[in-house]
Amino acid sequence: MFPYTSGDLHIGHWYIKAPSDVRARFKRMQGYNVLHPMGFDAFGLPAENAAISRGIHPYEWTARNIDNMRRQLKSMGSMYDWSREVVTCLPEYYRWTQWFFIRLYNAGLAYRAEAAVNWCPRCQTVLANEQVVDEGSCDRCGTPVTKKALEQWFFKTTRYAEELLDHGGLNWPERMRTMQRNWIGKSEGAEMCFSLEHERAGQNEIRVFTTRPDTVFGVTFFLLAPEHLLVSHLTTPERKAEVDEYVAWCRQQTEYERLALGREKTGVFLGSYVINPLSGERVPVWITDYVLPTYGTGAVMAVPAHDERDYEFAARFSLPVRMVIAPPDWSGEELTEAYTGEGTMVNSGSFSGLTSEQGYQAICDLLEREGRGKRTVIYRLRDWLISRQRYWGAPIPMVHCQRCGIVPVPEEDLPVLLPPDAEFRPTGESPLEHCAAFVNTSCPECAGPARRETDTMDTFVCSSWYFLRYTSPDTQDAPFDEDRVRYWLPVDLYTGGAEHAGLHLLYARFFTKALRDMGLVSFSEPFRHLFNQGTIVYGGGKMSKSRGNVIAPDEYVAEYGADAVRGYLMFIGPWELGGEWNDSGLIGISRWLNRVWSLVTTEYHPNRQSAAAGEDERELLHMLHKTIKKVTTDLEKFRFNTMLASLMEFTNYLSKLKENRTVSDASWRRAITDLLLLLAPSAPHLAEELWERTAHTYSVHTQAWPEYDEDLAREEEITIAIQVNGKLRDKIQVPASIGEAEAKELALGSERVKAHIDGKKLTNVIYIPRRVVNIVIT
RNA sequence: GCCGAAGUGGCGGAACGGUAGACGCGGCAGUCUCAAAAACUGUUGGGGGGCAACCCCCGUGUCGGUUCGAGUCCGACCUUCGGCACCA
Repeated sequence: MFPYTSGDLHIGHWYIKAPSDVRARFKRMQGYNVLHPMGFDAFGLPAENAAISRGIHPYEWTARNIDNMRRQLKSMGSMYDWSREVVTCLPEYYRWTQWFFIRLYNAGLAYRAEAAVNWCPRCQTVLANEQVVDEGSCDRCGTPVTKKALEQWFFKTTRYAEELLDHGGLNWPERMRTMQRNWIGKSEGAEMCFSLEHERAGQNEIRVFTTRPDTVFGVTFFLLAPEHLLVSHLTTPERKAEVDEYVAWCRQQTEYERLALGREKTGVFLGSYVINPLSGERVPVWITDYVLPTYGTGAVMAVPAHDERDYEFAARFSLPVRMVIAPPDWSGEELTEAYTGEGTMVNSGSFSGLTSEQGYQAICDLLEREGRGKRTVIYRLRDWLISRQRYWGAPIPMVHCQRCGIVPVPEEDLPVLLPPDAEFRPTGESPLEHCAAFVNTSCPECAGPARRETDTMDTFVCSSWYFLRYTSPDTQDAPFDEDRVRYWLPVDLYTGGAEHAGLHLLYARFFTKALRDMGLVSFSEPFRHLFNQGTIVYGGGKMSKSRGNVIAPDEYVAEYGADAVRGYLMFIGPWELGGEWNDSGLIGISRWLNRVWSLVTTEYHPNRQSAAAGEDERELLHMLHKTIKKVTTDLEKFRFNTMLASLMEFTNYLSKLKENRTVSDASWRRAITDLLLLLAPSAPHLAEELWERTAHTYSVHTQAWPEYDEDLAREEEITIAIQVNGKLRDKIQVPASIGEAEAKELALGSERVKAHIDGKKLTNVIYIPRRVVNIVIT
């Protein structure tokens, strides 16, 4: 994932980027054609906020940050292909973001509707969801955020809800799939119609969604969201004052307050009734804020006996509770809480006696037969609200014409440039609204006077397709080159934080599927293999500027070198777990790199006199191949910490060998050469320098990755543990080829073992090849 | 509340159901030095016994279980960190 242009890179960014660079280098040495690009997610609120507080233009702030970040990323020793860099705030990029918008619009996947957006009453501005922090308050001033209804642009992500649930064929962490599944929130159930006693606002019924149609005979009251369109029509005159007051009170609630658990249920009776489609019963209609206007139909059939929330509501307002699903072991006692499990239907007319599952099906069948309802599936996922009443984003390329309505800007007229001189202080309206030169235009269809759309796009739109642009950043007449997209994509390995499960990763998947359906790409999923690295923490929390616990890489690079910083970040622990930054750990890697330096740069003088020479030659070869194997398999598995540990072990071994001087000069050089190749991805600077000093030709990074010989990597002599009743009593050195009988014999012959088994009855001897002999006695 | 991940020496962490603590930091002792730093060498889980080479016991969050054998598998719980959370 490319970074947001927030300014200085801190160690947390390096933690994300350095291991992925090591992997890319490793794969390149293995002979793959590796596309390892970098770019910048450059539109968005932080730039605008920084611009406002510093009195500079967001572009200037962003460009400065990009320059600095590019410098830092280069100092890391990364192999990024900078010729492919994409910067989302440049017209050559956002031109295509706009192009996609128009394509989505033409495909019916972009639409305009009224929606409630986050609104900060103090800053007088709309906030993005990610700017609503800490229990629903404004990121900048801490004021509780409210909702405000505005005409908004949406992308129809819900059209792909079902397909987005399917991660088949993807190598993604289970956790990420679960997070996305929960986010999408599929519910199966039934829709059914409750009739009104009198026609209201042209309607004579209200639809509800329920996952439990089997409980329909237990409905004792009926709930509407306070925002439901029929509320005013169903309010009787004598109840009006109270209802109005309640609705007004709900409107004041912040979203956080409204969704908070554990608050007492609130609501008011409207004075009207609806008719249960199955029992024909007349039930009172209430409104309550726990019914959400945006989920289902905004109306709920309340079954207090079998729903915890409805039970609480009934208890609060003394409404009747009627059991209709009997628990399996029920003996007629009263409920003290809602029973939400399966059971046998009771008090349910002709359905009584059925199991809840049978009743579910039978009631759905009846509803469908009579046209009073149907089986249905709903999702928690909502359409993606992409308009932002902010300046620093890609302008939505639409024109409002009094005669023709909403008209897309013709593709050949793109990009719709963001005017550099607009006033962007927050006023509650889109800043572009006040930029006459931008707003006033002519209609592409009738050429009459028209106004441009003044909202800009959510930055997540920009980041939903950048990986496509990496394949062909020079393409002028299209967002990407089809042949090159076919060659490179989908992405083989995508790394980034897990926090994007419900955002970027879902949006990018939606985009890819939409593009596929438009015939623009031939694959359905953008990222085949996803790996989530952990988070680096410092002083008890995630590093961030606002916390003031940021570790800057630059000074460490100056003191210890980039290779040591990269190495330390990998050595902290498994990449997916993250870890605590600790200065003292860096010293270990730095010392090791220095030892490698002197090991390689000081001369080796073989001493052929030693009798052990032949033996040591063999051992060196074994150690070398064992190390190559370990480093290779660890890099495949993202185990950078143990990969480095095995390289350290190998250098420690070589240091001893160098003192003994028992191997030939040629063998020594072979070992050093391979050591440098194994080191190259992790410590690219040091490896390159030592490569040159050992009389090799430039560059170590274009060499082939060393191969290992399985036979040589295998141990010749092994240690077998001897246990008595599972307790370790002795160890024996034996050839790796030892057989079962011989191993058992050696074990039983051991003096130490004898002391433990003398005089006891031997009941069993278990042999685990190459590991253990366990002698069982009683 | 629900879902996920994790709990191992003074610290970061290793460990296909089979020798717990690889590798590194820190500590201790030594070499070098007038001295210190750096570097290098050795040592380092806890407790007990022995002049000694060594020997014994205890140890992977807690309590149970499976197994010849459990850090690893199963069940219940505790703690920490992430994510979701009145979704009918």
